[in-house]
Amino acid sequence: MRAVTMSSLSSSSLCKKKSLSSSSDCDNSDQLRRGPWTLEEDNLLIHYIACHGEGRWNLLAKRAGLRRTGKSCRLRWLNYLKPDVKRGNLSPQEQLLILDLHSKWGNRWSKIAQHLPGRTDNEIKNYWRTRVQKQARHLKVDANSTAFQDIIKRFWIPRLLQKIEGSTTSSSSSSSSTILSENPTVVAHQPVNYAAQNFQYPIPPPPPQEVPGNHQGRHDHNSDSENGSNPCISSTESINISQISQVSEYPASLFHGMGSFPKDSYYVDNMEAMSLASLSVPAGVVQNLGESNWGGYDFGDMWSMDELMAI
DNA sequence: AATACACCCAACCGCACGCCC
DNA sequence: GGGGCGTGCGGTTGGGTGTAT
Repeated sequence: MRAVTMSSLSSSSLCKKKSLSSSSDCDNSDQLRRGPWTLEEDNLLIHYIACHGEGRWNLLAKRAGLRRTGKSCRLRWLNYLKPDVKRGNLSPQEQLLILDLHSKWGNRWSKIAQHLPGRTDNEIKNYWRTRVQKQARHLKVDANSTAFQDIIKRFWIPRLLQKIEGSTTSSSSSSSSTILSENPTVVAHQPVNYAAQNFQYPIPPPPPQEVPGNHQGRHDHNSDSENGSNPCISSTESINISQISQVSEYPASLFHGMGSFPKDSYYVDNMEAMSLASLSVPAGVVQNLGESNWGGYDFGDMWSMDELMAI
């Protein structure tokens, strides 16, 4: 748990953050504490909330004996300590939902987070900034531009769909029945004709090499194993499917991460439709993306998105 | 092995809004 | 109306850590 790591920090390090602009913060023990939370503080907060509940954060901070602002307590609780906070990498389903909802609502992180149970607005915001915006920087486009939106829709989302499909086909036979029976929110769905829904994200060619389950270069100290979840399927298990189908244009069954997948019905194999001339992408990016075929684009770069996205 | 660089994300900030007195 | 308080949101920062040189 990261809190343990943080709590191992020396108290002096707690004073190093820029936010500790007032040097007296550390000189006067009566002043409010800032910086990383210690294990003791976490325990105080958890115990107090367990006994008295949330709310009235300033009062809570005082009564719990925490020398923290109410704001800080609230943030710590909501983003880290709350029992239903989900940790670990975002699943492809969750990433897909984020991309989709962000295209609808923009930087309304809390609103987006409402549709990803267990995920906080902070986490989603961080995901967007570190993964999505990074990819935009690589392509030298503005992450909020229509050009990048196009790239997301035509490259990134299909890649996610492919990942989801991969996980569903590999897990459907063995685990779907288990998951379905275990999760009341995952109900039986009628097969959906995705083509009829004008679902036309093309699936790009497969990456040159794939190392299943090891796309992340760095060690994830919030690994899924830590909370006992399967990185492929469980992160969205608790998502209310009907809710998702209301907010997302994607078929609800995608968010099961399992179940039978009408592979060819949603996949429109239409490379002509991918004519880059139809993209509202700047010339420089178009050059990157290639003019005549998928290979024209540096898919080495694009597939490195797997690492960026940790899918 | 040492150093530099890049990345991630917890925690901060300022601001806005709603409610109550 | 307006001041105070609590809460929520989006943007930003910087320490810790992984990776490259």
